[in-house]
Amino acid sequence: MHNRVKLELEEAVDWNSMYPESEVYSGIHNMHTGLPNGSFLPSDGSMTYMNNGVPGPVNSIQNNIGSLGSMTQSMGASLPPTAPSSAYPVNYCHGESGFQRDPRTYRRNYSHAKPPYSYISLITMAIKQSHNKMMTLNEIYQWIVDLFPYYRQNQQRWQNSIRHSLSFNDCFIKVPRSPEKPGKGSYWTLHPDSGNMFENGCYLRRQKRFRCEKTRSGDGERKTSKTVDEQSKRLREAAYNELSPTPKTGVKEDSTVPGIPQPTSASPDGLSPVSEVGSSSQLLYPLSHSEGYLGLSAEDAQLKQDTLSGRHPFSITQLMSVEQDSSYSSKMDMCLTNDHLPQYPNYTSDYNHAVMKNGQDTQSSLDVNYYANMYSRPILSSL
DNA sequence: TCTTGTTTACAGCCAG
DNA sequence: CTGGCTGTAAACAAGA
Repeated sequence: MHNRVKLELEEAVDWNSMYPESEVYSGIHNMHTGLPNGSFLPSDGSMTYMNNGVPGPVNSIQNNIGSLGSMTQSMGASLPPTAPSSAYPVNYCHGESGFQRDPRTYRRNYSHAKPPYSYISLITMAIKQSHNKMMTLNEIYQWIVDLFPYYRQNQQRWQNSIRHSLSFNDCFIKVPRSPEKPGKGSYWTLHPDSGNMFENGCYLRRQKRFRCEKTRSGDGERKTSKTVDEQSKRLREAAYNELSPTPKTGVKEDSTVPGIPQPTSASPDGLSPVSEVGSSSQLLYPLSHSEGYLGLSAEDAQLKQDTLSGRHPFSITQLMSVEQDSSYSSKMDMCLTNDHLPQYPNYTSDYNHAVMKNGQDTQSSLDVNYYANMYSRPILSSL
């Protein structure tokens, strides 16, 4: 997967026919949905990703997160009316979902197109959105499956790739389970210094591969357990120590590990200022393609301005910064426990399900306090 | 037995 | 053209 949209559709797509000029992204927000006009969201709630190069789930992330508050303002959009909670979760994409499509607006369902994200991107997104900024392999699987129907098929194939990516890439760190939380598989988190992998806003392909120096040997590529450098070793030990009240033998309890930035924030809650998050533009599509995305005319200067400034609604900066809002989880909790749960029949996706499910799973499977802030600060601040 | 994790190999694509 | 990144397949080991 590279700086292009890799579409794996069953049939060729005439993109031109899919996007009337009137729907070409203008950078002007749709005031009803809070999404850009160009998001081409069908009004029937069918899956939308690929229509604009941005996965529907991410649109829904946008919606979902935006509905939580802080996104709203930046989007300059009103929120859809609250729908009854029975609308959740909505299987946004499957033909068998029972959705009654409006023939006037129905164009095509891209639910099973391959998302334009590399596995590394998916893993990164999954981990970043997780409550504790780390996930087990299975949770990553589940997050992906919940979000992208495409991955409900050929699971052996892509899951192997996921495992390969986790092991192969330095940006992912395996964190052993604590003795108090036995189970299968370790947790995976992001290397504290890996935050700029998707700098310049491309979640399709990293600008530069994150590499942990000294980790490489031989062909200079492989991350091998035999050649794990001291830093990585310490990283893991430190992570373990943060996870476990009983430090690993031989590891100093208060070890200040090189490579693991220590909290420096003077914030009352100990969290780093979120503002750092927005320091770089993180888009979900490549601006490097001057001709636009998917053949669309994306030369709109305003769009670029917005995206580069982090104001673009699809900007990862936006998406992540809101998630990282310290109030986010509490808002999510609120959403889970009252009728204010944002339900948008037209836009609800499995993301809602995924996030909440994940949140619930995470909260149930992890001691939130126990794992609190594990790596989150350095990761977030480096985004 | 199944899942998880590591490693090797190779092919395709893209940027420089 | 070359090197880097990514996706895929496969073999293998270890652990639950």
